[in-house]
Amino acid sequence: MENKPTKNPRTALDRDAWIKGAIAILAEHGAERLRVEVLAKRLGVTKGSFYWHFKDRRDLLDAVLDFWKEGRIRDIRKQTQAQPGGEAAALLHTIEVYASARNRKGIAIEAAVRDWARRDPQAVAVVEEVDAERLACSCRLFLACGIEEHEARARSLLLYAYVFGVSLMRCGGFTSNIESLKAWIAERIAR
Amino acid sequence: MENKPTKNPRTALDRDAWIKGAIAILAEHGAERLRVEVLAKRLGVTKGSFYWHFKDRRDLLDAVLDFWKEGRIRDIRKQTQAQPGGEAAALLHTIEVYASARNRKGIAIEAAVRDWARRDPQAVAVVEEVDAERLACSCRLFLACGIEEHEARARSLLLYAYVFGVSLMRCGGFTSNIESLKAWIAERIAR
DNA sequence: GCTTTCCCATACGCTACAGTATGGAATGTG
DNA sequence: CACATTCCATACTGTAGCGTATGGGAAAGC
Repeated sequence: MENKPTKNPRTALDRDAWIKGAIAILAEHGAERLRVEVLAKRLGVTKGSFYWHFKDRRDLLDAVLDFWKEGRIRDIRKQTQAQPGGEAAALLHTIEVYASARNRKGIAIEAAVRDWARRDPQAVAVVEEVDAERLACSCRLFLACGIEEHEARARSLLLYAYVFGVSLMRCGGFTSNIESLKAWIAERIAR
Repeated sequence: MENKPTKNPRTALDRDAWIKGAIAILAEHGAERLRVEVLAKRLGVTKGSFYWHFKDRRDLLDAVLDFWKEGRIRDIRKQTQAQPGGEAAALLHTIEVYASARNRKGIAIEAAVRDWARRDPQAVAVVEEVDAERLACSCRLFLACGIEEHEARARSLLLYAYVFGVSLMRCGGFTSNIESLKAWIAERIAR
């Protein structure tokens, strides 16, 4: 009966370990199927442990949302920082990073949180904060490129909407080389 | 105890009524929380009825997917049909229709199915078929406008990805008049 | 009128989970 | 060493939901 899914048989779990495990399940199965007993089993403990670290399931969900929000805001600020004169390149870089098929887990989490936000007010608030920050960051780059306010806002919205749209699509059979299409699109959005 | 959620106290339900009720729940709560007992209660019957019309829950889910697929393919063909010379207008019309905030339920269903497809192979297949048809329809319009093959494909992808992206976003606080931004974007994509 | 078929209700067993209550082992602290 | 604190296991209650078994009423066919 010495069944231990985790590597270290006896390391005290902290709140962070639970949150990270929760995000893994979130990415795989969505918020709806993020259950404390399942998570506990994956971490190699029972839910007796869970209810020591968290008040209830909702407490975990809120912690997950907060963790995700902080990470996303940190990331978009890092990705969009540019030297003076390098703003156009930074824009293409941002599109590249966010629209690429790599970082599959990040996209899965993003999609799960966004679907989650269709029913949960807390998730809505978090998604709105992240969206606002991302739009502001990319808008700042467009403005630095000399594009006037209204167009900069429109391009930001287009950039952001496009990036999330492709991440949700199943366009496998559409074309042989999708990368050249994405390159064309990135140019269309950024220039 | 004469509690009847439905209007007609005794009309025999057929498979279609169950499917439409299921889609309503799908739009509100997602595929994960589409449960036969809940659906039965909403239709004013018990699950004894359900298991007469359907083999099991999976049978209903497959029927829902098929129903949705047929409707979406019919819709995109209708929206993208154009008189010779009217293809550019048809493109703007398509963007208008699919990116608008109206038809909230349609967007909710779309989002639910797309999230569903992240875990269910059957849903993946259906989404891929619908995506392929939509891309083909809009691509046809771009080609009719005299745009060459590669660019037409790229614009189709951009159009489609953008339209779904905005439907997922929470950009309430981003700008005062989002409609003028969307108009600019539509021009950018179509022309 | 009797039987068959259609459509649904009732009742049951079973699994998955949320949350609580309580005990217990390990570790630090006086 | 005595004791408190930390972290987790076990056991329990209660609910939601799937699928099945079975019966029953209404309408249609004969």
